[in-house]
Amino acid sequence: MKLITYFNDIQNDLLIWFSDNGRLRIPWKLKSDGSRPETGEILSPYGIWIAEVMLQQTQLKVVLRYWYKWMMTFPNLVSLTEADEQEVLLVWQGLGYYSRAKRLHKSSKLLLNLIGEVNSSDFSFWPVELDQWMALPGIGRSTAGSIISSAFDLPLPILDGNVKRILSRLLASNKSTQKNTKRLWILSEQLVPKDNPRDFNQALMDLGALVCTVKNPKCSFCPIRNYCLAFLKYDPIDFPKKDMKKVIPVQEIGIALIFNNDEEILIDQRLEKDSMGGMWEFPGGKKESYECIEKTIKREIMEEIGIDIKVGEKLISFEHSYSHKKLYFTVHLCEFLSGKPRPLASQKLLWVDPSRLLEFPFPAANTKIISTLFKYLGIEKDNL
DNA sequence: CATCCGTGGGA
DNA sequence: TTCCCAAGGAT
Repeated sequence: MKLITYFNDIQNDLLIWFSDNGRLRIPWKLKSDGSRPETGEILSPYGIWIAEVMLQQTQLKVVLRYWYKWMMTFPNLVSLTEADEQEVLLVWQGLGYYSRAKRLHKSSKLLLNLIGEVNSSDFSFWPVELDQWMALPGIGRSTAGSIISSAFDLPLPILDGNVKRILSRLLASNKSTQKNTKRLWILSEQLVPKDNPRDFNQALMDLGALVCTVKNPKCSFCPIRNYCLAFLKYDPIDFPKKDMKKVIPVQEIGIALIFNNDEEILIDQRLEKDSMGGMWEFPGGKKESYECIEKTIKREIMEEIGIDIKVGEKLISFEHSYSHKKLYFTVHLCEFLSGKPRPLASQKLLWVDPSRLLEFPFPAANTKIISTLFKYLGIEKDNL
């Protein structure tokens, strides 16, 4: 079967399916009055840019609430360039992959330089070239294509997880080689129509999210199943090839909530070069097999902060999984005894009143601790 | 080319 | 409960 002769049919069938079944109410794909844009009409590149970066490896449902919060805090490009990185991280807190937020912030200044402050509120002054967007940190070809096709309705291909899965199944191709990826890019490029690329790309992604799913694909509802080699001759489940799952290490972590005589608590800011760099945390570290967790906490605080503490009662223990490791946290309330705190393994240390903790960006494992601490101290906060 | 980077939804 | 993994990009 020659797929090449069916491009028009695939485009038409997918667009018809989209108008009946697609996700049509995505806020950044609507005009400011909430209505759907006409073909070729320009939408806010700012809102779309933010959304597309948030959507990297992150589900639409999760992104929605973060996007609203972001747009309330940084409603336009200029407001983002004027923000402090800590404010940006605070809005991003809980969304994960924090380098995305830092790169957005850096990119905002590059974009403003390119567009100019006076012109930045006029969408027609924003870049429309693939290379201009890909030059920004954190923007690859797929995100760039998504931004340009969404904002300007220009025919650029995308190749995110959804499209990769759909096209792999169309071709019944399950090789995860560079050459094969190149092939999928070419197919995506051949498929995207000149006249309605915004809806077409969205239709592809919606098909991937709603019908052509990783598990239990609903092929009987698929508008293009008759062009799909995997459906016709094989089992769609087998495409694309899945990565082998790897064993992830498990570690025990001891955490100290250190209070001084003013009832302030000690927090540290992670090194910029480390993961989650710039985020704040409660100090602590990995347990050695020969020691109990109280000894771990006392030792780590001496090593990383240079002070002696008294390890008191346990506040909470819980587990927290990252994609590459699984951690068991044990958190103890501690008292500052002696020494001068120094940031030996962090970029900054700070004594803060517990009621001010929410002013700092913390990764998710630490917000669990804050939430428990607030209950323990009787502090009411509903925005955790 | 393989690995790293976070989190929460959902099966 | 446990596990997979999502609108990827940088190194």
